[in-house]
Amino acid sequence: MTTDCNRCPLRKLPAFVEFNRNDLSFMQKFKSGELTIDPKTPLLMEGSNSPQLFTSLRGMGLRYKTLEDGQRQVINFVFPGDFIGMQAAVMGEMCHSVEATTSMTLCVFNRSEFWNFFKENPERAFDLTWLSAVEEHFLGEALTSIGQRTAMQAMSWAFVRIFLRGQSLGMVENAVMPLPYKQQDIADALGLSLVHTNKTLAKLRDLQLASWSDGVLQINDLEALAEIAHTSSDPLPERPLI
Amino acid sequence: MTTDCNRCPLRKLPAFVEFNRNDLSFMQKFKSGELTIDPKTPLLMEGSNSPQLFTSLRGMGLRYKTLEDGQRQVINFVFPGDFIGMQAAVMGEMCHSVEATTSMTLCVFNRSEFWNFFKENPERAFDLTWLSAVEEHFLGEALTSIGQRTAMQAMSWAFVRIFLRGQSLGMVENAVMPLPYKQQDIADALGLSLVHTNKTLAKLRDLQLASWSDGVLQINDLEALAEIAHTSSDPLPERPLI
DNA sequence: CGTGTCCTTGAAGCGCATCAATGTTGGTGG
DNA sequence: CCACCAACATTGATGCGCTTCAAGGACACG
Repeated sequence: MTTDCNRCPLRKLPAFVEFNRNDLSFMQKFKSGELTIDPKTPLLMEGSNSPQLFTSLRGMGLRYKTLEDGQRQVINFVFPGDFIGMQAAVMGEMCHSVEATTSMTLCVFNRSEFWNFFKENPERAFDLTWLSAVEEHFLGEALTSIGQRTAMQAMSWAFVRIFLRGQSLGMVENAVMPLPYKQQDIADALGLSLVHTNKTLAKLRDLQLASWSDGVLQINDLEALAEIAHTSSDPLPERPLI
Repeated sequence: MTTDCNRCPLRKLPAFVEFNRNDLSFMQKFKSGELTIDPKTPLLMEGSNSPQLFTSLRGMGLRYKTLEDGQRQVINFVFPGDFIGMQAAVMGEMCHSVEATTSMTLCVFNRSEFWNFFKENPERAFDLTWLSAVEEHFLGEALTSIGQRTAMQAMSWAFVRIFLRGQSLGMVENAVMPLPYKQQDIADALGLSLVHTNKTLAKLRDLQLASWSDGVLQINDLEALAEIAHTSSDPLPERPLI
C-alpha cells in the first residue's frame, strides 16, 4: 500500500508550508501510486514526454543535461520534497534528465490530472507557479556562481545552499549532513574539472571551513563560507509541497 | 491613450500563440497603463517588491544580478513580448534587476490583479506557469553554456539563441537584426572578460560565421554556429503572450 | 578641442584543465 | 584467504584558455 498523504513524513518538516484539510484530500486524489528505484536509475530523460509526475519522498538524485560531445552539466540536486517533471507537463517534453543517486522513493502523479490543478484548485496552481519561480531564482544564482565566481567561491556557495537545504529538511545534526554524491557530480554542477574540484575541497578542508568525504558533509563555519561566496546564509523560506 | 490590446502589434507575430476574444477582454481589464522609459533606466531592482508587472512592447533591456564585489551576471536579454516581474508577484521580491538598454515601452499591469489569473482564468494561469517553465529551460541551457562550453562555443550558442528569438519576432531581414547591446553586456552574460569577448567576436567575424558591430548582428552561417555550439537551430515554438 | 564612452589590440600571468600515476576501498571469484 | 578488478579519491607536472593590465583608436557630445 502507498503512503497516506495524511502520514506523509515530509509534511511536518519546517521546509514546507502547512497543508490544510482540503489540500490533503485534493492531493490524495491526485496521487496515483508510489515508485521505488535503485541508484543510477534514470527517472526522466531529456526529450522524453513522460505521462507521470513525481514528488521525491526519500533519497537523492540529480538533474542534468548532456551535450553531444559527452559533457555533462548538473543542473541541480534532487532532495526529498522536490517536484519532478513539471517541464514535461507544461511544455510537452523534458529539457533535462533526472536520475537517482541513492535509492529513491517517489510519489507518482498522473499527468492527465495536471490540468485539474488549474481548473479546480487555483491555490495549488499558484503553488506550482511558485515552485517554478523558485527554481528560476535558483538557476539565476547558479548562473552567477559559475559565471562570476572562482572555484573557491563557487564551491562555498554550493555548500551553503546545500547545507541550508539540508537544515530545512531536518537532515543536519551537529553541523553534519549526508551528501551521497561523487566529486564528479559537484564538478559537473560547478563547471569545474574533477581534479580541480578535488583540490578545492582539500583547500576548504585545510582552512577548516567544510569537509566532505564518504558521502558526509560537515560545515565548520557557515558564515565564513557565505562570506567567501558573497551570499546569504539565512534559512530558506517555507515552500509548498506538491 | 494606451494601446488597445486589440491593436497590439505583438499579437500578429509568429512568436505568439493566438489570442481569442475572451483573452483579449481579460487582458484589457488587467492592463492598467503604459510606461515609456529611457535607456539605462532601472525598471525593477533586486530585492524590490514592485506593485507592478510589465510586458515589454517595444525596445530591449537586460536582466542581471550583481554580487557584492561589483561583478555582474547578465541573466537574460529582454525582448518585446517578455513578461517582467513574475518573481516579485509570486515570491514577494525580485531576485534580479531589470533595466532598459534602449528606450522601452511597457504594458503595465497591477499586481493586485495577479491572483485573478489563477482564480478566474485557469488558461492564463497555465500560460504563466508555461512562461516560467520556459525561462527555467532557458536558464538550464545557459548554465550548460557557461559551465561546459568554451568561449567560442558559448558565443555561438548565444548568437543562435538571439537570432532565433529575433526571427520569431520579425526583427530579422536578410540575416541581419538589431542587437543594441554593448560587448560588456555579452561578456557579463557569458561569464567572459570584455577583452576575450572582443577577441572571440573577431574570430567569429574572421571565420565568416557572424559579425556584430554598431548594434547590428549579422548571421552568415546559422547551421555552422549551431554545430559549433552543439545546439539546435530549429525555430522557437510559439509562446503565450501575457 | 577636450572629455567620456566604447571598441580594439598586444603582452604577461594565473586559474584552471588535462595528463598521468598512485592510493584506497569494496566486491568477486578462484 | 588472497588475487584481481572496478570505481573513486588523491596528488604532481605541464600547458592552455582565459583574465588582467595597459595603451591607443574611433566616435559622439558639449
